[in-house]
Amino acid sequence: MTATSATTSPKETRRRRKNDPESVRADILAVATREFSEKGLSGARIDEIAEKTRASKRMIYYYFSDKETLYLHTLEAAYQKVRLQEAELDLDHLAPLDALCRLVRFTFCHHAKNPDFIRLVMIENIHHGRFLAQSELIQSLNAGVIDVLGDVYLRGVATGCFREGLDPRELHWLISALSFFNVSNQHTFARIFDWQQAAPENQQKLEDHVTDMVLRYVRVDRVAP
Amino acid sequence: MTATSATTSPKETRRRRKNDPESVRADILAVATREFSEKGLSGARIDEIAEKTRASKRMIYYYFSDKETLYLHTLEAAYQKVRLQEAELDLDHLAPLDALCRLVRFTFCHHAKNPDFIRLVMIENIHHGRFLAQSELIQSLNAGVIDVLGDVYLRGVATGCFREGLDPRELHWLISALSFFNVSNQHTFARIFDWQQAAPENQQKLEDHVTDMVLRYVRVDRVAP
DNA sequence: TGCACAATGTACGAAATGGTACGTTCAGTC
DNA sequence: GACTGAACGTACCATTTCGTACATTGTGCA
Repeated sequence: MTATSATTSPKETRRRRKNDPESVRADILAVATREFSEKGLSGARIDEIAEKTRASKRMIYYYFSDKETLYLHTLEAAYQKVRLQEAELDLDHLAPLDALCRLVRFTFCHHAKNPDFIRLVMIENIHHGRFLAQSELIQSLNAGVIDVLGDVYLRGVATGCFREGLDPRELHWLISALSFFNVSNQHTFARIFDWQQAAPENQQKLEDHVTDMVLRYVRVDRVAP
Repeated sequence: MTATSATTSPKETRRRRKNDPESVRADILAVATREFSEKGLSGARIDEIAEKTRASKRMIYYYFSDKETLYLHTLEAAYQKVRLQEAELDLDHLAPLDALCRLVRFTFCHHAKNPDFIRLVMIENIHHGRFLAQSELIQSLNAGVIDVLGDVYLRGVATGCFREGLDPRELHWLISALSFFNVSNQHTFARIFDWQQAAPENQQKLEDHVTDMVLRYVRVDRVAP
């Protein structure tokens, strides 16, 4: 991602340019991501983003028109990054049960490791998803997610280890809910119930429980004796 | 809650006062709840709250010192309201399985019917729960919630319908997660997956699935044939 | 009835904040 | 090397926004 640091790229070494628009843009976006995810759309300050950038406030408006557009780009970049990581997951060669298990654990861990993304989605929901609605990019990015899960599920039904009649979209909803909540509500939950939810051992426990829960929900009912 | 409407109370009818601090306070708090839950702490405007109140901005500062204190009171009032409704739930006379079922459905529906509360909790999490941490009131309010669930669970284990080894706190976490996510992420989820999640029939489906999921998680494993 | 204090209205101040005008420098092209 | 447009810096403006000073009215009580 930081390819414009003028070290190996022939194009870059030749040019030796002082102006580096790509990197300036990326830098602004990175700072904006931190600021927006930390303080929200209304809480984040353009001046503060400008300060933390190696560019100036002028540059923010030069590349991103206004605050809301910058926020939208931040949101899009975040979704893009997530879906890119998801794409690396290769479930086709795994048995359905293992595949589902892996998908759940991946989602759980991924969310836990990317609180910035989670917070941005929370913030976007506070805004009723009105920016997400403007972005065709995000809509298209997410199209495939359900298909992957749906494929695993259908294979599982075919092999007889998953019960029939479930909707992949609802299944994805369940997995998302548990993984998302783990990050989104960590602060209030931990404080109210005086529980070190973020501690590694508790995170491990939760990951196991979540995986267990999804599997128990999907697996075929075992016949009573 | 709206006891100061000067209709039946003898004290009120006698006095016929023009100054009505209690009701002004309550009015401010009600408006503030709407504004904060809609726009967040930084997004909400004191001037706008003042406009929508039948009192003036001066009164807001008179009763609530500053913006953050007003927000804190809003949060406390919201939690209080919720816990009050929860307290009405009487699970002791129900069989463990029925009790758990009812608890899950209640939580799910309650959250769905109180998006303002959910949004406030989301916002509070964006702020890392730092206001909730200041409030001894909220801490104390939530103490009993786990106990109720824990009681049902233990009864279920005793009767042999629930499996052993589960932590009531983690069980509560699961129920909360699913019920909370249903409201908190409705906008982004519905838009991304082009799903009318808020539609009554889908809400009913989700409620059933969530209940089903929790029960499947808690019930004893049925023996294989 | 008048006093003390709570409750309320009006107007204003100071700082923060989104956004812009205007000028300057850089880099590729003829 | 002059020209052009992209890339960038500085200073500034208009508005918003939290909060307050000050004056006024209502209310219970001696």
